Amino acid sequence: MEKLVLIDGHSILNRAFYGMPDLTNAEGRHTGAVYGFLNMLFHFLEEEKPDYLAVAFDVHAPTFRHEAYSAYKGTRKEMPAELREQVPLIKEVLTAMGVRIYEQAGLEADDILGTLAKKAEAAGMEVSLFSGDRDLLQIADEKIQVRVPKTIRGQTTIENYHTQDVVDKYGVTPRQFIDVKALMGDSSDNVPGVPGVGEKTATKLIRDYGSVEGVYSHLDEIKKAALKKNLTENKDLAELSLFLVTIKTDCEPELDKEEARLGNLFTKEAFELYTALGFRNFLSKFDADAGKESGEDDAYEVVFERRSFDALKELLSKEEKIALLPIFDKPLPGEEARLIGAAVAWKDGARFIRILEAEKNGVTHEMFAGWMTEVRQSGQTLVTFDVKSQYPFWGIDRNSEFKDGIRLGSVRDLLILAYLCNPLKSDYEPEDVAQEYLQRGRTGRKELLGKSTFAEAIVARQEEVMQYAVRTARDLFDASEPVWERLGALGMKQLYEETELPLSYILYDMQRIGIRIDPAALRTYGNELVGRIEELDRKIHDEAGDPDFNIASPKQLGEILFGKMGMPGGKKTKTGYSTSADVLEKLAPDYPIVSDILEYRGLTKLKSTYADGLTAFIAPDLRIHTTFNQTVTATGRISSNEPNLQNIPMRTELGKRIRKCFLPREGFSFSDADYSQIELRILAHMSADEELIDAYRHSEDIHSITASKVFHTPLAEVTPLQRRNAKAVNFGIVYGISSFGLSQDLSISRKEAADYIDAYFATYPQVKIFLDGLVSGAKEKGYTETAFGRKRPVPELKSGNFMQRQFGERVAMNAPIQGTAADIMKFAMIRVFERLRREGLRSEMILQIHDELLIETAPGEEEAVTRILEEEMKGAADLRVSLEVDVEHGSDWYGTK
DNA sequence: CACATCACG
DNA sequence: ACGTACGTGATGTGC
Repeated sequence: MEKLVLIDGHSILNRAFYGMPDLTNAEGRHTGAVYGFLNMLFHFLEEEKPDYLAVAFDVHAPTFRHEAYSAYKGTRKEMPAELREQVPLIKEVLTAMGVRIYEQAGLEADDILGTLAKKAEAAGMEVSLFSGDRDLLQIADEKIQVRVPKTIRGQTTIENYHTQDVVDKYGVTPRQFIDVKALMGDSSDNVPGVPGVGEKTATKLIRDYGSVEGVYSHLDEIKKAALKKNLTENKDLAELSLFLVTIKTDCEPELDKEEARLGNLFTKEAFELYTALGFRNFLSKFDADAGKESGEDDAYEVVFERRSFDALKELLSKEEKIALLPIFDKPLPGEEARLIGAAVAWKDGARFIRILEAEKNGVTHEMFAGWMTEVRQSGQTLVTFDVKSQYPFWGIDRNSEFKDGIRLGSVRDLLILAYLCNPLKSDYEPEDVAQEYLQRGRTGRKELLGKSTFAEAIVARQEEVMQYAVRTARDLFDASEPVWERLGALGMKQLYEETELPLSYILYDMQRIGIRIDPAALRTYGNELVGRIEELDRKIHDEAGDPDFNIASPKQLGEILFGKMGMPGGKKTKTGYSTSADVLEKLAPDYPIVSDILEYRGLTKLKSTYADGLTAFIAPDLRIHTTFNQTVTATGRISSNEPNLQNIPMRTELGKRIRKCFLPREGFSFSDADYSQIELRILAHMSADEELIDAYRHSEDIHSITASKVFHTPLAEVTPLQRRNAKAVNFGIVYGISSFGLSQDLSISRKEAADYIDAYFATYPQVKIFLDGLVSGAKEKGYTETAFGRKRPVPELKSGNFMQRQFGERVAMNAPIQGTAADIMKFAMIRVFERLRREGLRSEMILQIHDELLIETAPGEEEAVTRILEEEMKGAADLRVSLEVDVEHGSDWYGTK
């Protein structure tokens, strides 16, 4: 039997919209709903394997039920702009895929679907109808299955209805489903129904009398007087409702079998649209050559031997630009990465170089490193991806080569370049870059490898791996110009060449050196925690009168505290009670158990994340080698992971003791330098507010002087509370001030918070003008900018959602300040690194924590290092206020504070 | 795999 | 009327 799949276009798009994060493509166009729609469509087709496919839309769809609110608001919500703009888009995509779209003025999609379904059934077909709208259930029967997708916590399940399923679930037949709805009404759909009749009553009436008509012909049998009165007085409403909810099945549209026949969806037109929309995940569904440009050439030769490698080097020495993609295996902790091979592409050729250390005539690491040195020193442009991961194979001798500064040659790292051009993306794989800048849909490394490694794949599927590598090197070569141009258009070439590229080497170097850990001290510390944790564990269960519940489960804990023990503090999160620290702290004075829970939380955090967590990262050299990420944050900061060494405890004494386990190598010491209030100083500089600049010129303590000015109190008489409030306002300003946020932070009313903010702006009027300018500038240009030209797009400012826009405004205020601080710290790192080399010191920079640098200082170099840190960090930028740096020394990290 | 929580700047 | 401070990463729970 032939099968037809029908889709309720608006309703499925609506489901997709609310089920997906708000995706945007490179140009900021909203695509989430379209992406989700296609995802569901492919899923449906996979399951159904139909012969025909048609999608129906309403011609006018001015409003939509907002699913999250309709349940209790019962009102129609405007369709959000982000969704509305995707309606024409999905039609365009479906058309490009050759899908038959039905829409007709004066006809609702429901009626089109009903008509097509019934006509198809009459023609002997089987029908599956997908809609998020249960009204369609009325047309379900033996041959027509109505399918309603539901998304619960990201998991999509589909409820399926034939006749019996409707009866089982709703207690009435599909035909009667209309009658029930007519009696009960549907406020979200403007169906009035009969007042006083809800689902229960309506279902019972229809079960008893078969239909609305049946109910009215048996009115005399109805016992309840009120119900009878309602029914009698509202017969017209019931009839109107019945008319409104009845789906027409005898309209004009005919199923055009030729146009609706399911053909190849993955056309060239569709490929181009998918590409423009950034739907990379779907591109693998297209034929391999659907996206290929004419003239693209995947041909390559393989270099196995030294002689052919030498010949290749000779050949390439004449090229101005070459692209290189080394293939290597990720090292185990503390182990060197192993180079397997490298793909190289240039303007009219490509090779795969196989590195075979063990072969007598094989190409070795050393030969490769030698070649890299030649390339770097030749002035040739080297295009590559993720240069930081490649430095182990470059054979750099930093102490001699970088004596006069970091010299890496003309390297274009497309990872860093793509990040600078748009720092908001979560992925910067080479195939993403090929996609965005070349419109080439590629299979990525992850799909190629699955769970295997390059070392395994090169043996099992050598041809495939080499093909991938060469193709990727080709993409990098081809993408380098468009990417470089884009960077130039954004004015960030200098930032790349003078800051990000040299910094990538420093970060590699810091990772390589790592930081020493005392494993025994860490273990002892962990054991001390365990004693107290077990004690608290018993005490808490005792106090709660429940020996079994899991304190670490917010769900169970909430039930105990707010349910069983009846503490005040209603729901706060979408999943239940909030048990976060700020909620518990308010309860602690009244309930001793809460203080214990807070202490327990603190201790288990220290144990699992730090005492145990860090232990797992100790390499064989007894050091921890974190990874510094240069292409993660939206603002230009660096981040650290595996493990994160930028969030080692500092604020509480017990937590801070972890720092006693971080040691300098034997005979060395630590020097720790941090910028004093760099972000506020940047605010003073960028706003050019005379009062704020003046405050910095005359006082060490910016919070006190701000309190003095804001509260009109002589500096000497500023109270600790006044200082604390001023400090909070200072922070708030940097975060993109809001009276609500400040009121939360200080536990004061919004009014009071707003008064503080007003007083602050009255004191520093230029700051207000500056921040307003940041927002309006970002609205106009679509991005914010640091003092050194680093850009951050702020697409939220264009959102139709008030909250999103508000967020965009705060981001527009914060990003230039946080980002400028990040820029300055990067300049400082380069200056400090180069100065250490120039002076031939043995001391090494090993950690960066946003406004702090940790140096492992060689014996006898303490004074030199202090001088270098102070001079190079202060001198990293020339601002309207001075940059101040505090340097401390210690025999462990704890001791430097 | 999403969420809540909490560590840092 | 809405419901927020900015930027990260790691952990344990629970579906």
